Amino acid sequence: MQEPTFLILTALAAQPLHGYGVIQSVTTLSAGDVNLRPGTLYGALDRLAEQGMIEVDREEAIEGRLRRYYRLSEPGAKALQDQATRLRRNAAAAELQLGKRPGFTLGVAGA
Amino acid sequence: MQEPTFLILTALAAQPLHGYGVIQSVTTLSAGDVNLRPGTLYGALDRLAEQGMIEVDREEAIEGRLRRYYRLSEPGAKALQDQATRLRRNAAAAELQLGKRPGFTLGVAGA
DNA sequence: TCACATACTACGGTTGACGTTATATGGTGC
DNA sequence: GCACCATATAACGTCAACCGTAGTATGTGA
Repeated sequence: MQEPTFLILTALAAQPLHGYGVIQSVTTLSAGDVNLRPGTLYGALDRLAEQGMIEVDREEAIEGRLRRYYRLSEPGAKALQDQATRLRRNAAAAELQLGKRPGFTLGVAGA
Repeated sequence: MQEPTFLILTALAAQPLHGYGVIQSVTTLSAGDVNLRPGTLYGALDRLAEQGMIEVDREEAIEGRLRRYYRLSEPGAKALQDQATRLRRNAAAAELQLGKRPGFTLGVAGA
């Protein structure tokens, strides 16, 4: 699972959102680092729905504009939790290995 | 950066390794979850070298078999550290959002 | 009326990982 | 001597996923 997909699931974890809401939520969650494009978002949404990770919560027609709300499914919540654990483990492994590095400085002291 | 690439950089952080050594190290680091195939490994190694993330440390000819050792470069170490931080942040965000989830259980208690 | 924000759809391109197969050598078993 | 396995790298082709761009549609503000 890649970062955009992970953040889309994260955005949907707290409450159902429509596509545009997901884009805004992901921007906030990632502190502005990740700006989803429509191509990325709707492609991922279709894929995740097909995989059963998310479900259509409801559709609202507002002034001719369709708003489709998605919600995280149980399998999706499980997958997100698993992936978060995996990310944590990988981050910890990398930092541990970097600490063993010969000439390790991390921009401090001796540099 | 995807998981295989991240783990390859992690494997090379502590000490220089040759291709086969990277495969074994990544298997260990990921607790057996990630088993690199030759196609993934050498493709990634070539790409990372081209990007300046890793460098050829030395080449040893052992009984006609070439062993090419790679080492993490300074930019590679920086990128790995940055990515580890990012992974941590994303994992934390996901867990925070999951905690806000209506009907949240995480396999405990009320379930 | 023009620009902008909201909201979704559609299309094409590129990256990167994946699986498989091929190459080469040395050791082990028969 | 030959098959098989482990080590070690290379070279294919394929596919998933992300990315950018453009297009459609409506309401609001200058």
